[in-house]
Amino acid sequence: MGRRKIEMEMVKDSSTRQVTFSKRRTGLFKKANELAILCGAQIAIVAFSPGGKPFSFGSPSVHSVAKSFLNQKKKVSSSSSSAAKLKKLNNRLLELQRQIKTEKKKAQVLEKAMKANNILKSWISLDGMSLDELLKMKRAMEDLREKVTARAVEIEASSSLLLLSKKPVQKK
Amino acid sequence: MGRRKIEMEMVKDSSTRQVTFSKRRTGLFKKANELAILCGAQIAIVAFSPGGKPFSFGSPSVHSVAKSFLNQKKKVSSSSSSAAKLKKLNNRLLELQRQIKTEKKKAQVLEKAMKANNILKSWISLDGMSLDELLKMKRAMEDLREKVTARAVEIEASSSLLLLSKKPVQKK
DNA sequence: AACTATTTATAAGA
DNA sequence: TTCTTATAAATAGTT
Repeated sequence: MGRRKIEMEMVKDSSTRQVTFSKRRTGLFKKANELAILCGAQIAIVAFSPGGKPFSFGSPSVHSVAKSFLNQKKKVSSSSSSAAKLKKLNNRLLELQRQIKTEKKKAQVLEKAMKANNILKSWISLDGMSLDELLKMKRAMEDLREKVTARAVEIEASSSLLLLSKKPVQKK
Repeated sequence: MGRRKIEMEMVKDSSTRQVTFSKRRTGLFKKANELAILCGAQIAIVAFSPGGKPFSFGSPSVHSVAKSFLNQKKKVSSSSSSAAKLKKLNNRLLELQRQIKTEKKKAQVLEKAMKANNILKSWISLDGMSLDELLKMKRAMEDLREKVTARAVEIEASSSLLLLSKKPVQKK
């Protein structure tokens, strides 16, 4: 669908292949999204790039679709009980987070976010992050947590950032 | 892509919706097949029609791709058993609840800081964080990033931004 | 990351 | 459902 028709065979040039994968993956996910919206269908896609990096699309989520699919295939799942518990616990976790959020709203916005330079930098460029990068980030944040715990100033900074995330940008 | 452009919303007429699903599912699977061939990629798709019927595409197979995906997930998850993970998560949640109660009673400034810290902890220190949870976190943080970015101007106004200005904010 | 010349996908219609 | 066709959309090669 471009300047030329291409043969249906593996693109030889590695670099071109990567570009093709990237473009077509985007197109595929877009098509999947449209199908989900237009038809109210549940769709999940998992794809590994030629380099082995995982990409996924899910509507409403890969997990939920996979679950439906597995239920279709076999009625009995040894992990369904565990899965249910996990879901329940996860819901509770989210609920707790909401509680914390609510509590936070009572607090005044602190104006010292700028000191959280490291936090900002790591939070500001999260697009297109791979799982490996997520893991790195997790470790980085664990380190960060220790520092935040140890230092009041940084705690304030993170607090401010978190508040920032909860308050819509205000127009003046 | 036909006689007329259509709105991106659920097709109202049930019959038309079924036809659309059928046509677009064919197209989606074809695209997936091309992507797999052109780029040597592994791809799996599972889709449920509006009527709830399951369709799948896999290259080389849904099963093999799912396996790869779960292996990725395994890397991300802790190596402990499901039961152990559940216990750990549960303990974590109970602990969070206790912390929330405690924090509520503390002085205002300390309270603010500690609650922010709790949120951080809940995000980053769950040993058995699942892939879904990581992805949720990623989304949450992407959202956060947008908001933080949106207030970049305000932040810039502050002298404390000197640190940030040393390195330009990454776009992606 | 953009830009187009082409190829493909597909919405309606039969 | 299947085929046809006018048009919208995707994308291969290019810059």
